Amino acid sequence: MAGKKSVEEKHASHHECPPDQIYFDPVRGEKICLLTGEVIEEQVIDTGPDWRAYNQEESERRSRVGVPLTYTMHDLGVSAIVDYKNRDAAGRRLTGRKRLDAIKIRKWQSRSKVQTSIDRNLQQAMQELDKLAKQLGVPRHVQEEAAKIYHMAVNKGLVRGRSIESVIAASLYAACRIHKLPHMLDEIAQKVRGSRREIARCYRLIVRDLNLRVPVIDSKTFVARIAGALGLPDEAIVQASKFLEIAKNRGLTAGKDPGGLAAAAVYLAALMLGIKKTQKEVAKIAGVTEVTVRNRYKELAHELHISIDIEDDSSRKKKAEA
DNA sequence: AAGACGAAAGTGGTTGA
DNA sequence: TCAACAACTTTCGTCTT
Repeated sequence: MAGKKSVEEKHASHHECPPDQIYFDPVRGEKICLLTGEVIEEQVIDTGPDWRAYNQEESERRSRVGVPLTYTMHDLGVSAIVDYKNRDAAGRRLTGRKRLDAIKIRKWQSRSKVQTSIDRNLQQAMQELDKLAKQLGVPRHVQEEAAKIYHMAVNKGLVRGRSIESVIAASLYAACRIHKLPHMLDEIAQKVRGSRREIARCYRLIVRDLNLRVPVIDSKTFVARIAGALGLPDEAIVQASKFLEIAKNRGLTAGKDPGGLAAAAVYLAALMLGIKKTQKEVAKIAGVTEVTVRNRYKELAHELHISIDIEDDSSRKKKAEA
């Protein structure tokens, strides 16, 4: 169990630090003495080796530790780098006390950097993940999965050079895929600053480099969602799923956008149940275009010989009219 | 007037040299 | 890194209801 990273023993009886020499790092939640660089008070749990113990207790603790959302700048507190010239902003030489201060700050700076760059990253990432997961209404266990994926990515150094947000978004997307949640990449991309392209790139990278086994998303996953949004009866869901099952067995679905397939199946199912939904309507919900729905629908109808039914229907009408 | 249909050109991503 | 390629989108004209 990841206990509180115990403040080193020597600090247990640390000297009293003048209040104006205490620096509070809002990201890490630590109070640091500027004179010595020592951590005076630490409120951050250890996110190190035991991080993967995803039990109730830990997740609660982690969420309690959450830093206010306003602190979204990951480099808050260290972005001002103290260089080694011992000169102030105006270029004057620093003297006496100030020079000492600069040395102390530098010391703390370098120390904190090596010790906490990963922690810091994770802290912010988890925040980001929390926000995103809430927006999408992703269940807890999937969020945990995403966290796990992100951690692996960090450990493999995949985050370097990429934005945390993009990698988090990609992790969450991967987690959704693994748990068969019908969240589409575009949907996630909308909630995030990074471009869809960037997130997709991160996603591929993560899947490849972490050897994640992400099952090919089953178009049936989208059926219930689309049908629900259209207010169709359960019957339509059952019917559409059947269509997709057959289509899959005949190898019609390979390489096709599952969203488009699902949309076409739902459209077709609705049609057969005598419910008229426009292609445009279905397409919009599925996140594809009318044309794609049309193409998939045509293929489905043709290959499943449903065309016969529909042709019969329409030809009957024609005959009746004639 | 609106939906369905299809052709043709354009777009973004994957793959393989 | 570049070109070929497949899937999808956009756009637009035509037909049907």
